[in-house]
Amino acid sequence: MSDAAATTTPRERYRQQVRAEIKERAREQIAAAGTSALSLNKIAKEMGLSGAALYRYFTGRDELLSELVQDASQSLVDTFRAVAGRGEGDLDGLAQALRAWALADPQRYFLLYGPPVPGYRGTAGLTSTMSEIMGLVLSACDAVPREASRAPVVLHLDRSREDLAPASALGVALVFWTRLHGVLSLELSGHFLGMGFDPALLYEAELSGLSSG
Amino acid sequence: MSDAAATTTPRERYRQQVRAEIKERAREQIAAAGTSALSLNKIAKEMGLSGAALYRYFTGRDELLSELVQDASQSLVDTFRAVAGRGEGDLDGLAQALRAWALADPQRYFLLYGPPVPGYRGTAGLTSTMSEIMGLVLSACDAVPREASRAPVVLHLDRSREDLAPASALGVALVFWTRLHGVLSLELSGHFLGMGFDPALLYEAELSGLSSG
DNA sequence: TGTACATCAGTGAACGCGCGTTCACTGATGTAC
DNA sequence: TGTACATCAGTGAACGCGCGTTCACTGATGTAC
Repeated sequence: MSDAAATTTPRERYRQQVRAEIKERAREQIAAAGTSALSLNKIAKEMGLSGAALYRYFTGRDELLSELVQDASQSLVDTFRAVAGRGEGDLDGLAQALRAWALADPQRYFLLYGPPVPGYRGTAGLTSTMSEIMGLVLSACDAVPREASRAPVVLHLDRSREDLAPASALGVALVFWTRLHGVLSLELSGHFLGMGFDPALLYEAELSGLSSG
Repeated sequence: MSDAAATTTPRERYRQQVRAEIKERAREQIAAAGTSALSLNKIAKEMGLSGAALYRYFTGRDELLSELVQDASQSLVDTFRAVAGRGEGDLDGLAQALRAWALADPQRYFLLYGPPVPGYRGTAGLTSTMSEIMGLVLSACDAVPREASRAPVVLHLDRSREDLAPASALGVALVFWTRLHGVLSLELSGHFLGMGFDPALLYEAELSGLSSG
């Protein structure tokens, strides 16, 4: 029962607990039937509360959804950081972590990398957390032997972007992203079902093709 | 005004026209705000009809949605066939056609290759049209020089599937599919916005890497 | 330790809305003689 | 060509439901003296 922060009043602690449970139920609903299945009233009913009670914790459905998106990206960045902290922050390590993270909750993955969420406006220009994720991938790309990689460095990135990272690393990062997303998103959507092969092997193959050939 | 079939009674013609208009409006709604925005009552209102009138044409929302999905896959297979008929049915030709088709109506693309549609049950085991699309890609893959291609043939496909196509061609087809989908779906979802590069170039690069690199 | 007050979680009813779907019915269009 | 009947598109009202959200209120918990 080791307390987190001594400054935290019990009421505040309770408040955070309830907020957390609401988000947890919301995650479950989305995981089960997609973003459009997220219903404040259903969450309230599950928790034995009236629907109105939730407005003590969130200004509305939009804020709840926003937080879920933010939590998702935070979760991924935490995962990546943990991997990097273990000294496995190369492309292979990140890729394996990404796949495990995605499989653990497919809808959470689509929250970040899927088609735009119906009513939701994505803070326009997207969060710093998202670019931090990209940053971790980018630094892993630096380690990749440039010429050995067959990733198209050809990309003609805008000059304005060239200060952010060497164009070659950016190219590798993009290909890392798109190829893995290609396999992962189709797998998560169930489009490989009944095709008689193991998506993990395809994922591996794409991954090894990135740095070696 | 050249009539299609002489056997068609005027009433039947009218019926087909209205059915077509309903589907057209449905497509517009989905294109504008995603599958969950599809509303029979809104369509009826747009057409100056009562909501109940639509049940003369479709048994319900599900049937309408099913037809839209089927139409989408038919549209893609038609596009691919047209390309093949022009003698451009190689991987490059198909890829360009696919991208154009997807950009013309992103939601239609996601209807086929996106995350599963909320309420919709996909005829389980999916349509012959979908596998016909795969078939066209597969035959294009036969033309790819096997050893020159760096696509992972390694895939260890189930033995049971090896009668359908040579394992090498199947491997190439899979990689064709997943890589292009990776770029395309992220582009269509707007995840490249503000990143300062042209998705078309990335698409091209991935494509050329398929058969040559 | 006890009392007076403020804070705040949660209630329950209501609002307005839109949804898919049904049903009995009207009225126009087509068909048979 | 004209009349009798069947077909079928479309209406309008209703059903039941669930949604997000607001509002005035109750009752328990915390704080100040």
